[in-house]
Amino acid sequence: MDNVQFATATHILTLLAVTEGVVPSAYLAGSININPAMVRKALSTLRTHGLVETKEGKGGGAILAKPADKILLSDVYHAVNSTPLLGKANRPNPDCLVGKQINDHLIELYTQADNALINKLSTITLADFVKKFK
Amino acid sequence: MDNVQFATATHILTLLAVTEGVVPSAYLAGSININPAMVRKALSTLRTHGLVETKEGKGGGAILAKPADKILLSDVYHAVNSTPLLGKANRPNPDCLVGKQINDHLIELYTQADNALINKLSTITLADFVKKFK
DNA sequence: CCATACTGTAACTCTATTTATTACAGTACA
DNA sequence: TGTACTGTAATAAATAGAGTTACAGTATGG
Repeated sequence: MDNVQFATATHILTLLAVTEGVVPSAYLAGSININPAMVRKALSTLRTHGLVETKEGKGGGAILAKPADKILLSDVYHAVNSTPLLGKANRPNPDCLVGKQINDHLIELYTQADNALINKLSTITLADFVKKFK
Repeated sequence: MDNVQFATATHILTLLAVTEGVVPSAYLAGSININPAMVRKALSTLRTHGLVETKEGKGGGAILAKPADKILLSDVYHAVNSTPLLGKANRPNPDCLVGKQINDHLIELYTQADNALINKLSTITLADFVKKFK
């Protein structure tokens, strides 16, 4: 992953946490300074992971699916990210003793490293994050 | 970051750890299955971080700058990576209360998450990693 | 002192990924 | 029924990363 989706998702959730009622994508897009269609793509991901609910039609928009203190930042991470951050590998030479084994060992390592990061994110709730805004 | 540099660097260091003497970039490139010029770019980075030494001219190549049990995987990470993995952000609207503050809060969060990952990597030496190869 | 075998690095191209944009059908409300 | 939304597909633009080529510079050995 080398994308802005975690930032976008966190921004959306923060706005939803501090705003009453249902919020349209155009409003969220204005704060994040991106296109409303991008916001709706992000909301689609967050919805499938149970973090927001959306409502179609006039007066529609998004709202948190549960209280901000029940949403962990690791939930946000999992919503936008399915592979370890340190996840890229080469296609090494299978005729080399090291080359033929290294990807298995790297995957194991990447998983350990990713879990350390996820564990840290799981100690912070959206509510904790939102508290920083004054 | 979304690149293969950590994998390349770790592969190079593993090969150097299991090989006697100075190893030319063409040999390393053969195991990793990449271009020798890419290997030399990677070696250049590792050299400036004190992890390898290189020798020019005929019979030249690379060698570990210190024993494998003195090289931490976090050293490798630092060599190839200067910004947090979760590091990307938008350019939010400065006229919005959330938008104008969020990047500062995200940077703080990214740093914490990155440190958790680095701490994990700092518990593993190159020697530990190399032991997995049979 | 010259042929050889390397490194170091710049310039460039190619490719993959991510982001942005546009468009429009579908839906809900008043 | 008009209006204000969502959902999503298609596509374009931008960016970053990887790969390639080229060649000057350097060390070694005969």
